[in-house]
Amino acid sequence: MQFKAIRGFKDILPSQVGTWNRIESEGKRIFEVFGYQEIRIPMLEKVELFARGIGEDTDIVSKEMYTLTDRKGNQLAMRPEATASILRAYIENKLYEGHPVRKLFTIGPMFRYERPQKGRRRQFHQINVEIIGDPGPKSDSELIYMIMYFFSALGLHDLVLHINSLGCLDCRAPFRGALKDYLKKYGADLCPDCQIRMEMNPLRVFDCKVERCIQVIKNAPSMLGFLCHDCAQHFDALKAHLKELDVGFVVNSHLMRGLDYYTRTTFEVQTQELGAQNAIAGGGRYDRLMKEFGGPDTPSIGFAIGVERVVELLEEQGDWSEAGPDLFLAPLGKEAENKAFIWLQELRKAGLKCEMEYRSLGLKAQMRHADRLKARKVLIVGEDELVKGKGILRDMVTKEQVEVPLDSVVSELIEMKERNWI
RNA sequence: GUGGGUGUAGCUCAGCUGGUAGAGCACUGGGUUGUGGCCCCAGUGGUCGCGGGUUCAAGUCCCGUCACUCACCCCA
Repeated sequence: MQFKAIRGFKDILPSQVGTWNRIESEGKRIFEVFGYQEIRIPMLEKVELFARGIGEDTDIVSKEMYTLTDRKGNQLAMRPEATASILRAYIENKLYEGHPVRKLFTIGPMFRYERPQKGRRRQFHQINVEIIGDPGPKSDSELIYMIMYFFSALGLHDLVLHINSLGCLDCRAPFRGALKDYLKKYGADLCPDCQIRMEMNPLRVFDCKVERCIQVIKNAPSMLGFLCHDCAQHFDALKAHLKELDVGFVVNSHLMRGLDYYTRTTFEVQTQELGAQNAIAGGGRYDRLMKEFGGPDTPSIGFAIGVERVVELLEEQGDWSEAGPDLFLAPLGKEAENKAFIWLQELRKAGLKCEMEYRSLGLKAQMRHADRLKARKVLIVGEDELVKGKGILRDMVTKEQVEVPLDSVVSELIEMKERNWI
């Protein structure tokens, strides 16, 4: 019986962890500079929280949540996203007290029961960033500016920022009606999925991939034409700010969001290099959600970055190798092996990154290992050296070899490290 | 949930119309009695995803099943 990870759950292997750490630490650094504080939220919440937040009718809630019943009979769910929990924590802990505006971020795994494919796992990781308490549009611009800066700091290129406005309740309802009327005229031309969408959630027809539907939707009414005065002003100001900040973007009136809670500004950062899952980050404004959750009426905006997708992009767009050990110990013979083993641990304790092969190998094999590990120096200690009381320290790049007295070898090497000779 | 592709060594893959399981990389040893990368030689390593069927004979053909993968759906 061989155990395997369950479908859609992946190990993050040592060769990838460097990339993960770089993304996380760079993110934390930048977010803190911009005034965001980290918050850590639970992996499990009551099902009801997500049902209310994301929307009962969304696929995420209706068929993609990992749910369970605890011993008291509570219906719980592994979080499929982070925003609902962050708002819950914000309200529960009264984070609004004394802070009219809160800027928060969190990093962690999310869970959705979907069929896995490129860029899509059942357990995946998001970096979530939220500005709670400011109506924008400066906050909208700041958030977008920061995310684009973050991606460029990571060295990503060829990204396209799409922005759109979904309006508020006042302007979306008339738009919905107009869109529905328009779609009805072409009802028979639409794909079967869209015929259903037309009734349930007509906005979804916008991101259908069937050619017939794309043609129909080309001349459909645009949300942007239905924005009320305030929403239009908000969107115009956002575009103006982005231009002033020199952030490139395309207005994409077809950009919709899957979660029900979005209002006004929405955006997505897309790439062409990841197949069908082309969004590496997406987000938008959710001005009504806080009130929906029973908190103070607080406008907010946030986004989520798909970490796996960023990792994949970084791996495709360039690789770099990690630094090797400072020192490789190459003993020959039992006595030298035992001494080297002690030195190895003492040197490590002193902060030298060093390695040794515990199998008794020939010098040639040990040198090969040192080379593969990209060790800077190798300490060779065989029977001759034990007799002389002096080991050989070889520089793997210059091939220079010097003698090191063995009775004080550890302190000698530490000193060399301090003088940056190793 | 639906559809396509793929499962052979640690990794990447070859294996034609059925006939004794292969290569490169990696690993170990040797060529150099104790000095890495390049080269040469040798060696270790496989229930050919799993189960059944056809056949004298199945990695190869048939059926089933599982897994991976890509796409739809959905979404970061």
